[in-house]
Amino acid sequence: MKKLSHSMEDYLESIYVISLTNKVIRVKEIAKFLKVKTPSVVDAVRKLIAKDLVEHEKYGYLELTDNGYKLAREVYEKHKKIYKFFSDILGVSNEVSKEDACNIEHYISEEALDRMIKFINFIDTCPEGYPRWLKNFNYFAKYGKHPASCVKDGIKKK
Amino acid sequence: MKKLSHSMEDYLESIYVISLTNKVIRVKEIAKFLKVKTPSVVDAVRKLIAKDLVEHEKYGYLELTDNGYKLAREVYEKHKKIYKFFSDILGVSNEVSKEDACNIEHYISEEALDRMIKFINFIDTCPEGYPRWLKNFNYFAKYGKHPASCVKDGIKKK
DNA sequence: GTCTATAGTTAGATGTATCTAACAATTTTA
DNA sequence: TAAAATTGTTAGATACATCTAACTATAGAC
Repeated sequence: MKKLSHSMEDYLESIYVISLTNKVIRVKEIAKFLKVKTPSVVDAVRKLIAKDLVEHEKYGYLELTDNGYKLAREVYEKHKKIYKFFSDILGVSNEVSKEDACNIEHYISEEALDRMIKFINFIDTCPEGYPRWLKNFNYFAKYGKHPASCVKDGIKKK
Repeated sequence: MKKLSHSMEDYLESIYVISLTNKVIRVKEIAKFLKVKTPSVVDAVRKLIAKDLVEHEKYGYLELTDNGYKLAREVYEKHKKIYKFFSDILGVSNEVSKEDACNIEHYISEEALDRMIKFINFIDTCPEGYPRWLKNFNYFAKYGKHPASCVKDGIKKK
């Protein structure tokens, strides 16, 4: 199947995300979520239906097809990983991490995403717990210099 | 002044980048650089001229105005930082880092970019040189597990 | 100096994403 | 159950970015 446009990815993803908290999904909800007007949603939904990713009873509720669900989840997983990387590793605020993830999810390569995921896993499975170097980075980001302990510990090998 | 579209940012940036290696800049060069046809470039240049970012002698060479130069450099600096982060920190291949930087430069927030820059500086000014943990990450990314030394060194404090 | 190749331009079409305004269906409510 | 409120739909407009095809200007070769 032909690849979805970034905009269509957004619509599809939003349906999935809304379904996590709402029993039913309406055009209005999508419009609100994406901050667009309802005719834009209607257009988009028509295209998603044509690709067999969404079902829609006229004037009624929307549902993802199996394909749609699968694709939407993929996009959303990407979103969550980027969010986590920005927020937990880089220390970007939650609000901005979310915005950036929303945008970047459509553009980032598989390779870079894979490295971000590995980075997250690297941290999460670190034998020493929350790694000291990451604490040091936060210190560095805040004060513009390495903490005193960093030098000592880092060089200690010799 | 109204913000440039992503596309216009690309055109502007490409003029700057081309100027780094070419004495003069022609429509044809921009088209080649951005992989578009010349009429697209002509359209774009017209818009950049309207914003006083570019000058163009009919059928002749292009030049950035002072404003255009300043803006183009900003975009390109962003590009370089993202490239460096992806390449040097995440270990993404040069080719893909470049592509991703090209796309992401238009979307990333100031905040996230700032944290990436700080991260790069954190590494570059690390008192122990290339940090051990980053070596460890590369090991982890390659073999899917932390190196044996990581545990020992990490926990050593107790 | 004319011819020819190259480069730049214009005009017009296509595709995508959005909007407003008008209209239609459905649901709520009195 | 009829009126009112809400929601969804359609039609038509705008903006942006791109393209092809046809045309024009400039520069270099002869």
